[in-house]
Amino acid sequence: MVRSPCCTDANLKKGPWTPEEDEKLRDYINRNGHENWKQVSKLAGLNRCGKSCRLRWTNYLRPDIKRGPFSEEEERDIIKLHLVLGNKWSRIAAHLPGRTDNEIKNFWNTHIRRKLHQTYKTRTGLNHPINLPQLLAATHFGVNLFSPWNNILTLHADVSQLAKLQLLQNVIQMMNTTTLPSLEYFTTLLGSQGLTNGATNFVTEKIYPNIGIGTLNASANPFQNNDFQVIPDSFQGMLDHESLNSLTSNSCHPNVGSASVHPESSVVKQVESNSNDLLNYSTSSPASTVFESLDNILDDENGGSYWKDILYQYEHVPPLAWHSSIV
DNA sequence: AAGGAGCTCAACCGCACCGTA
DNA sequence: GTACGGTGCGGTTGAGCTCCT
Repeated sequence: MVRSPCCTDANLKKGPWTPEEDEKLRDYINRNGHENWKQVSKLAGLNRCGKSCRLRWTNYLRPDIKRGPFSEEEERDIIKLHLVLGNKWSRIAAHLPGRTDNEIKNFWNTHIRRKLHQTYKTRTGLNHPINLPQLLAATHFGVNLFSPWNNILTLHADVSQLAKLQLLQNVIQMMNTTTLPSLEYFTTLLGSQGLTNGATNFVTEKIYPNIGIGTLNASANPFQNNDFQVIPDSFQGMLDHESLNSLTSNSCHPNVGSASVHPESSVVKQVESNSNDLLNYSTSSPASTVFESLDNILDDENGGSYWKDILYQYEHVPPLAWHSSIV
């Protein structure tokens, strides 16, 4: 279905809001609320589209917005939440009272991302682009989840912790997304990681048929964001032995090959259930609760065995060696 | 002091989802 | 079942600001 754009009227004003417009909008909403943004715009006497009014209110005029720089505690919370939720800014914002999704997104892109890259560069001397999980491994996960900027010299100390979080995040992302990556995208990406001969066949015959059953029934695309180009790792637990062997035999990726769990197995169901639990926590709880639940999941007897199977290879591959084989 | 480069962040765009007629 | 409007969300843009040479 093709949707018409919401604001087609060329006469509607765009661009920065004036103090007078702010006052009109604030007054109207304080008196009447905002059930219908189109009506708000009209009845408040604003020559703006409803969408613009909603954005101005939620990101700027709302009385409970906390302005000013982010505290160190907020920064740590954002980093931790981003590891679990990915670029789900509105859900991250739900854990930070007074902060908007837009504000957090900007803060991440301007401050945190650059800080991570700078730290990585200082440690490794490398200056080329790197994907985020590797960046985190090289900068703060080698240390302590709750002190990201301290003691960065202990680089390899907690790689398994990173791997756990990364894998969990991939599962969550798969379950949250509904857009299937294009075949071309998939093939190119696999090719870039060493899958040259037979990459297309592998994708069409093995991966696509596996999307749509078991854990991946929502369709999977954790890979649109270039930060998360770890396809084999993300899928290995979801593939049967035959598919996994096919991937292993065609790939130079060192982390592929030791773990194999059928998508319909009880272990995968357990992981699915655990991930749903985490999602539920994520939508309504403070950051501390989210991370407490994450710890519980990773320590869980049943789900834990799944992670242990898959984590074995992470724990035996130093992050920088892994990095150099992909980039 | 000037001006170019880099950075910030408010605002926009386009897509997806959901409820309703 | 389908079309459509409203809303929410993530990604992107660009004006204005700051810093650097």
